[in-house]
Amino acid sequence: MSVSAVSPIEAEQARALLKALADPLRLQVIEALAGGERCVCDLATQLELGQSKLSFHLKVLKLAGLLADRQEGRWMYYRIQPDAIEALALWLRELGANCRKPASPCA
Amino acid sequence: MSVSAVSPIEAEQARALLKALADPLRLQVIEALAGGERCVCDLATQLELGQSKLSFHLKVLKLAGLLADRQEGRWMYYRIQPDAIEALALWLRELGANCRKPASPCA
DNA sequence: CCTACTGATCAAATATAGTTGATCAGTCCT
DNA sequence: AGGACTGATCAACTATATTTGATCAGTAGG
Repeated sequence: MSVSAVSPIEAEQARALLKALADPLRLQVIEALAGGERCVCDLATQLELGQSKLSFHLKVLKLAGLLADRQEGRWMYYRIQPDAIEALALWLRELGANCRKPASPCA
Repeated sequence: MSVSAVSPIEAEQARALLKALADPLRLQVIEALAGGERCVCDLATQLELGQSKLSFHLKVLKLAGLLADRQEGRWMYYRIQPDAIEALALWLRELGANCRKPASPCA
């Protein structure tokens, strides 16, 4: 079985993902979801967050493409989109790959 | 030869790196430095940035541990610290690794 | 149909981050 | 020493993001 191919992303897309992840609450949400899908009320309880606050941050993460959701009756379940995170990790690796070239002296 | 071992980081450290990278100007700086070390005046010219603005963002990146600097006469050279980026990429990969577990129904 | 419940949305208030122009410290050259 | 140059720092201003509390829409059950 081959390694799953994640499509490469642009700097702008990478920045959007970075920005979405760079908030403490959102990172907590992501960490909570790293163990698997969860419903909103479950997240709210675990993270001790107000409802509208959580909803706001879930929206930001979803818009960035980091989360997917699914409705079941009255409940909303959120899960990580692993491809987005994979793609970002890949993009970062490439950044670090070629940076060891010394500067040409400035003047 | 073995793959170089980068020491693992905590969520809080990851968040600091994400936050530092999540700004458009700073990401431009990082991209410019991804090709190798550069002096500040060089960066300012290429990115068409005011001096104090660039200096501010370089400081943020340096404080986060993403850049190292070196003085040579009047000039200041900055370079990426590839380990920081590696460590972040690694941390992200782990986030995405275990997230496919379905939710236990909420109620 | 009415009520309880989950979660999204909105506007106002607050908090945080970035920009700007000025000033300062260090280096180099004459 | 004096002047020109690079880049850091500071305070005031501006812009952006987050929080809060209220309201709204959809679903389920009596």
